[in-house]
Amino acid sequence: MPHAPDPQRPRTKPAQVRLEELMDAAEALFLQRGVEATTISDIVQAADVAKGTFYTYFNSKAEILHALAQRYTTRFMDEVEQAVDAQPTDDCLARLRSWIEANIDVYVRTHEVHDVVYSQHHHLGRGNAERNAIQQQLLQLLEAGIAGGHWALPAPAVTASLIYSGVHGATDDLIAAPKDQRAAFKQALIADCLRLVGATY
Amino acid sequence: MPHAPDPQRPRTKPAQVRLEELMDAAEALFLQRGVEATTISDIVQAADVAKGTFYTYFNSKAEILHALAQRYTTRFMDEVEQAVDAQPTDDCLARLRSWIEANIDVYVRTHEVHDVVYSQHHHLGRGNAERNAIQQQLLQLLEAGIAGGHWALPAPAVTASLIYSGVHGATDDLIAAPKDQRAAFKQALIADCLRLVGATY
Amino acid sequence: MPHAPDPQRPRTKPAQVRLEELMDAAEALFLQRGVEATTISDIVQAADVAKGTFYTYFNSKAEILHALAQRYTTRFMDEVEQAVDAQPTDDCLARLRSWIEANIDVYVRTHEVHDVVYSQHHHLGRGNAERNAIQQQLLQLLEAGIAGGHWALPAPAVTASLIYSGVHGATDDLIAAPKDQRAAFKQALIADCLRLVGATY
Amino acid sequence: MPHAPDPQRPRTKPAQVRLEELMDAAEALFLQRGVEATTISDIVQAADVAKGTFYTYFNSKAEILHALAQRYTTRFMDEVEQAVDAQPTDDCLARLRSWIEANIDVYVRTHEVHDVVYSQHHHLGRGNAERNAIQQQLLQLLEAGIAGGHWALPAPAVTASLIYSGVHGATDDLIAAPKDQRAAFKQALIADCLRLVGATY
DNA sequence: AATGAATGAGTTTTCATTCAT
DNA sequence: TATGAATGAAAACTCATTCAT
Repeated sequence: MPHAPDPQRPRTKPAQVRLEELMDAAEALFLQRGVEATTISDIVQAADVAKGTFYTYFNSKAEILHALAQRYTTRFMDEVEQAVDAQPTDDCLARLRSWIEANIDVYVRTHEVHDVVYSQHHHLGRGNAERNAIQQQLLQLLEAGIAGGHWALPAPAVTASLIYSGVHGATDDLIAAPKDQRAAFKQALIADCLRLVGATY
Repeated sequence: MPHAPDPQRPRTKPAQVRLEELMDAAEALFLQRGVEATTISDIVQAADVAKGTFYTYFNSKAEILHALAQRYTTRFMDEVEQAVDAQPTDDCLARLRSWIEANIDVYVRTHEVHDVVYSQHHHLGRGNAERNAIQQQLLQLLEAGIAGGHWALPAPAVTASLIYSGVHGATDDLIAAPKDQRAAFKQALIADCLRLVGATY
Repeated sequence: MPHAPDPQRPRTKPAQVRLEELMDAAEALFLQRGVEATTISDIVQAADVAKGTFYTYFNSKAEILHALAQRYTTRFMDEVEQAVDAQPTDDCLARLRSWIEANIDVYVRTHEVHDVVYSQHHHLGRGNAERNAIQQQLLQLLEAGIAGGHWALPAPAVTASLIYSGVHGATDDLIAAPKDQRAAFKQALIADCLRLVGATY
Repeated sequence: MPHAPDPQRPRTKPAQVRLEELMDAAEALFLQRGVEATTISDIVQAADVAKGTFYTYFNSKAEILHALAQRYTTRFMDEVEQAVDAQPTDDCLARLRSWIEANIDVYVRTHEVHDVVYSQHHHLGRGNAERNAIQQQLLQLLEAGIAGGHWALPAPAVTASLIYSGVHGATDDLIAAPKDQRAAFKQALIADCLRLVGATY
């Protein structure tokens, strides 16, 4: 039978705060040493709570990982959306370019976290919510361009899929490239995408 | 509880056969229940050998997974290469088209295995051998077309990266699409890629 | 994940009511899923009180189980006593028969609860209070019959023990018997007991 | 990942021996400190094997307990059967008396083990195999006596149930009785049972 | 080359109990 | 009285790996 806990200060915090602290601690550890290698014990120690407290908020490591994935995607989309919305509503080309550029930039900056939080997805991308949501953003931009007569696309959904996957995959290569070649790589990537869309510029 | 040993002896087989049997058993189990959830015990049971025998052929689960990945990529590349080589050496466009089409087809047919054997790559694509090798095939096709004057590309390596990732990612969407729309999806995908290259056809 | 607290206040109830609600909730859960498998959390949730409230009324799970056992036995004995007292004070045979019959009937009706509340007694019967008290009831009936010259018994305490255990054990078999044979089983059981006592009837 | 085990002697033993050693160790500990209080760690330590070895033979504490219960019953029945078979085949009364006496004696000697191995049965006796098998022994003796004209019983199965439960329950009281009264208690118990059967002696 | 009983460190998970509010 | 977030000791169970046969 459990014994008396230590007579420390009141350790209660608002649930939202505790949740964030646990998630931050977990993300940092997953990043440092990998998901597999990180134990619940590591997480609670880093978050300075008791073992059981973890289970008040999450039922397993998989669950906190899922929460991190959702958080990652939400933040990712918000950033991209902001970049797009910084462009004039009617400048379809600029908006598309911003979407591509933001995808590259944010992904370059956050890819480690991305890898971690999506490492456990057995079906690497197929049908996951992140992908769908961001691809949807892109599809709307493509369709706006078509509606506005800026370009024509026989199958915009296919093109959106191609660009989304292509940009992210190519960005993986960009990240692996020598530092001094990255800017050129990025510009070439953007140019290829715009050429694909047939945007006149 | 341990069971009575059956007196089935001798159980020796050629090393190559045993190796294949172990790999086949492992691949099937990884496919069914996932890599994580599959234990060495499961594998040896399915392959009908003793625990220790596994370690005669592989040093760890990671090692057999790596062997499976290599086998997958070799088979994948062979198939694509065959499709490309079925086209005339000088018909760059037909060869490129064949490369794209074979990538889609083979990937559709084998994507489950692909997911499994590459599920453990924390850096989902960055720098892995499969990707590099297949992308290299494509890059050579693109460069052949440039050399032959069939198209011009400012940064062929970037375009190869974009097409490779784009095709595979879009194929994930193709797989998720309703059956009756797949043919159209595939044609649109090929057309987009060729347009990107600026191939006149 | 913790939920928002509902602003339902005040939740105070008379102590006796809370106590009963907790005991009823616990008994129902113990019955459904077993004592071991039922947690304090389950109980307080079913009783719609907070964790801490449980400890205002009981010091442990063992304590509430003990309270349930006492409640069970009190109710059991009261019912048997009522049945016996419905017979004329001087009709020893009728009183004995009523005791046996009531023991069977009440036990058939309540055996699930009996199993639950006495499941933790490592010494299944030896020396527990329930048994002693009910056996004492029987012993008094047997001795009254001896005193009244209705039957003779060389060792009434042994006979009381034999009848008590025999009736309860045999009733377990009665419960397991097909429904349509239960009435006959019960009559045969009563007849055997009366024959054992040597009651002329 | 697990590390190299210590380079101790070969610790392999015939499965049957290991099984018995584990069961003996478990039974001793269950007896000493109770089932609940005994951990798998305790058992393997007492049996001088590694944690994992336990799980080679049993899947849980419940499973070893079940094995112990079976072993107990087998041994119990064997002893009773031997005692009965020591009597002439045609002396029904002596055989019945031997059955009763052996039940009392063996139970007195082994009741602690009995309590332990059957402590977890939620339905204390109803339908469990031990009870059924031993009761069946008794029923056959009763029916042999009827067939041989030694006694008459309106419902032998009910009487068998009553005697079985009665003897075991009363023996619990016998055990609780002062030492110097046990012999008399036992004789009275046997006499009561024989009287119940109507055996002339 | 093949066997399979044995290993044991390591991880997850549970849940009775407390106490500041 | 009542609350419920936090506690943390304790236990079950896993499974990759070894090695004498």
